Amino acid sequence: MGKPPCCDKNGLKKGPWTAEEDQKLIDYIQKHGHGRWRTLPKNAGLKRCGKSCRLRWTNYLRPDIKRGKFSIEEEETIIQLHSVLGNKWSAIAARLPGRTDNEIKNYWNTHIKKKLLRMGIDPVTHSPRLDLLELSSLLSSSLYNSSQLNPAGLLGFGSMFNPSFLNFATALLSSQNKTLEISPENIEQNQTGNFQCQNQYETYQANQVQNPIQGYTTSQANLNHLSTNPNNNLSCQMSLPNLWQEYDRENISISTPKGFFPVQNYGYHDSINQSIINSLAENQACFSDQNNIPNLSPFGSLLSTPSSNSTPLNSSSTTYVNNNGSSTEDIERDSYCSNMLMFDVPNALNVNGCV
DNA sequence: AACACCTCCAACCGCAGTAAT
DNA sequence: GATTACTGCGGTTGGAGGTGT
Repeated sequence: MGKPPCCDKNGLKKGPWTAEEDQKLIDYIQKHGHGRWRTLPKNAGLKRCGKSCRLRWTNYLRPDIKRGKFSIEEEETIIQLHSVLGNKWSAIAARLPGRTDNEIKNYWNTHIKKKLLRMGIDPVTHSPRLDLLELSSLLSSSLYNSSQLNPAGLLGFGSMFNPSFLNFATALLSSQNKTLEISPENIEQNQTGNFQCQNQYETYQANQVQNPIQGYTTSQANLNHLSTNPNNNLSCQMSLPNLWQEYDRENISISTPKGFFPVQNYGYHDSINQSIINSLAENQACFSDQNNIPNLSPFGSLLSTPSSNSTPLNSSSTTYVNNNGSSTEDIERDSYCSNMLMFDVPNALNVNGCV
C-alpha cells in the first residue's frame, strides 16, 4: 500500500501550470537546486504539492529537455529498447538524451503502438500477430484452391495468399506449436545454453542464473553494441523476441522492393527458425543478404542503424500500407517502417483490435 | 456555424523502493 | 524492526485543439 497522495491538502493548486508558476519554480531551482520537493513549493512560494513541482521540472522546465518531434533515429531507438526493456520508460529515457520518460511513453502510446498494430506487429511482444497469420491461413485454405476465384485480387489480401507466404505462415505456426513440445532436457538446455534469455525482461530478472542482461540493464551498457556485434557473447546468446529476417518478396504477388519479414524465435530453439528458413528456401525465396545467410541478429534487420540497413531510411519504395490519411511525415515514416516489416495487413482485418 | 468525435500530451494518481527516524 | 517521509516510476485521465460532418 502506497502513501496517500501528497496533494490532498486543501489549498494546493492542481491542473496546468501558469507562466508565473513556472518562473517561480525555475528561479527557485536556479538558486537552490532541486530536491527536497516536499518543502520546495512552500519555499518557492508555490501553492503546489512537491510532487507536482517535481513533475513539472523533470518533464517540462528542465533546461536540457529536447523539444519537437521525435526523429526516425529516436523512434528506432525507442522500439529497439522497448523490445528489450518493455515499458521501462525511465530506462528508455536514459538512452535518449533530452527526452523524458513521460514524453517517450506518450509517444509510444500515441504513435508507435498504433503504427506497429497497423503493420500487424504486436507492440507488446514485438512479434508478428500470429492471429492474423492464422486467419490468413484459414482464409487461404478455403479460397486459395478455388479455381473460380482469384483470391489475391480479392479484398486486397495480396501477398497473404501467395503460396510462399502461406508456407512461411504455416512454418511459423508450426514452430509455435513446437514450443509446446519442449522436453525437460530442452528446458534444461535453455537454462544453460543459448536460450536462457527469455522474451520478457522480468524473466531475465527472475532467472537465478547469473544473467548478463542484468548487468546490462544496471550498467546501461551500449545496447547497440550488444545487439549488433556478432562476436559479442550476449548478442549471440540472446534470443530476443524478434528475429527479423530479410525476405525477398519477388514471389509475392505485389511487386515491392526487398523487405523484411519477422520471425519470432520465442527463445527456444534455432531449429524452429531453421524450419522457417528451409520453408522459405524451398519456395525459392532467397535472402537478400549478400552471402545468402539469413540475418538472425535480434535487431539487425528491423532496427539496424542506417549504415547497416539494407533499405535506406528515406526509401520511397513503399506507400502501400498507408491509407488512413496520415500526414506526409507519417506517410514517410510508415514507409520507412514498412520497409522494416513488409507485411501488409489488409484493413479488412481489424488490426487495431486486441490480440 | 455548430456539433460530435478524435488525437495528443501535460498532469495526476497510486504504488513501490529506499532512506531516515 | 516498525513507522514515516521522500522520491521515482508506470498507468491513466482530462481537456485543448484538430478534424469531419
